[in-house]
Amino acid sequence: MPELAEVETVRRAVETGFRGKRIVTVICRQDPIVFDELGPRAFTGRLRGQTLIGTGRKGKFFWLTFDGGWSVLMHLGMTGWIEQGRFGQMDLRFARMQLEFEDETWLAFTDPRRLGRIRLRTDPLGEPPVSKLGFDVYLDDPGRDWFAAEVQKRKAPIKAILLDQGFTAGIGNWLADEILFQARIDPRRRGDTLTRTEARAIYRAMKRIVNRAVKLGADDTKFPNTWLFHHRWGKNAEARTSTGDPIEHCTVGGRTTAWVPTVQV
DNA sequence: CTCAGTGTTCAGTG
DNA sequence: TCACTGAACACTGA
Repeated sequence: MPELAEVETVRRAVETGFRGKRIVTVICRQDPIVFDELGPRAFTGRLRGQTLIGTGRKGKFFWLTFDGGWSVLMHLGMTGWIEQGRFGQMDLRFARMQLEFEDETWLAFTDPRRLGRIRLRTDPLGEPPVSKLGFDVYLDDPGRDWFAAEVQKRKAPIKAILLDQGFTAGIGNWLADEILFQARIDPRRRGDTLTRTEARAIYRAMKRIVNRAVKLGADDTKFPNTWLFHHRWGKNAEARTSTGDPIEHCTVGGRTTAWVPTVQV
């Protein structure tokens, strides 16, 4: 479930597990979609022998920076993930790229559905696509009043606004639903119908939920039982929250949306 | 066999 | 030009 908190957790795992290590082998699947027009060969040539000196993230993008000046920029799409292990123990079925390090450990980008992307950049934060992202609520604090004013300028449903990566980078489908549930706002409400108080409540819920999810290492089994998260999946008509309120499903902003009519107005 | 799905992009519309 | 919507992309697993 790679949204902001999951991606941050993956980035940290790579940072602690691989920083300072040198790549000995780069293995890339021939795949012009996951890679770009440069193709996998560009990666192999530029990364072999390089040492990982740092990592970064904004929204759902994260990157690994090497001492030769190149960064590998990744987006996990819907089903992408990072796996790590030691030589001799790997299931390669969905691996698109594997980096093998001199201490006989490896790191792999896996993605069954191929909606993930891997790119090479020299300045990942300053170049598209990352430069086009809006604020990241874990890294930036533009302020609740600025947030409220921006929301009130827009006519789209508030859920679609939260999913707009050019506005709130890193918010995905489950986070958007959780934020609106906890802020008690109907996901279909247009931005320009929200009061300043309501918009501020959304901002507060967004910060609280993202901070908590990151602190828990995005381990959803540790999310509080009061969160909608645990009860929202499967679109079944019997679904209820921890307080017994019925959960409805509809489509907002082109995405399946779970919400609670007795709580959200 | 059919279809939903935690992602982004882009063509089309008003 | 801007804001917004919905289809396309691609594939697995229920």
